[in-house]
Amino acid sequence: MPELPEVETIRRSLEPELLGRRIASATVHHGHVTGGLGARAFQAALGGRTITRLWRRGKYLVFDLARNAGLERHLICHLRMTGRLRYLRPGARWTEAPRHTHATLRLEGGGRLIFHDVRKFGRLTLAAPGELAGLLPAGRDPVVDGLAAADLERALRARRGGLKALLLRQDLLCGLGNIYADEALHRAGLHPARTADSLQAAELARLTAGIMAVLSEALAFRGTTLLDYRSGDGERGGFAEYLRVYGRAGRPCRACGSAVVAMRAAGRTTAFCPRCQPG
DNA sequence: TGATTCCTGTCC
DNA sequence: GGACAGGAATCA
Repeated sequence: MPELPEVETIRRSLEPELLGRRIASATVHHGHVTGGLGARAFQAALGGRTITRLWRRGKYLVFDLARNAGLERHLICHLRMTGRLRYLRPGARWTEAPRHTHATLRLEGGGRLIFHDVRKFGRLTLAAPGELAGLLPAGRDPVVDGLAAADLERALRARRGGLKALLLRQDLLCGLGNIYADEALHRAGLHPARTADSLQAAELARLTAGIMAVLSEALAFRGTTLLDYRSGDGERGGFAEYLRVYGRAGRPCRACGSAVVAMRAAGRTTAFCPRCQPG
């Protein structure tokens, strides 16, 4: 499941290949990924445009596309659970099943950008500059914007519900998903069901530090590959073996050795250590 | 605020 | 052969 570190790793792997390149043609093989926009409209909107910038907000990737002067558009990509973006250099083979390959951008001078998604939850969206803000998450991105304890305090202030549910809300903070929310709470020593208004200043500081630490470490290892995730050049992430609680229910906590426990929070499986993260 | 929906591969 | 995985939109 690509979360902030995975999407940022994809961005970094694609940027040197795509920046300044012009799209020769765009093909949509399965229309549901473009949210109803037909293959013809997609091709018309993208063909001949130059990729001028590739940036990220939360789990969203945004391609800035220019054609002539001032006629800018944006291609917004969300990979959801199993989506992949892969750049293939000229002549490189794509061996994945065609039924899961949903869109292809061919670049002038050769090379292809492929959108692949087994589960078909991922989306490619076209937007005009004025529409962008409404399509991207409103919350603070810890890596792009930075995150201080005061920022987290503002984001969580007066919010009801448990910390796990709050950390998953992209309108408060964007980029955390199930893996890194669990890992950040473990690093902070906070139970997933603790409420925001119960946090002492020191706990808020620990949570801030936990979020920043797990994101930067995961980024340094180019993300977490459990099953599906690959970067834009097809590489696996290396952070999975450093996860402390996520996916480790019943196994020993990496910090204290107690058995990791699974619970349900905000409709998601949530792993925590009952000793490191007391209720 | 919580349940439901979208999807398909994987695992028991 | 059925439960489960889950991000975010949608709805009760």
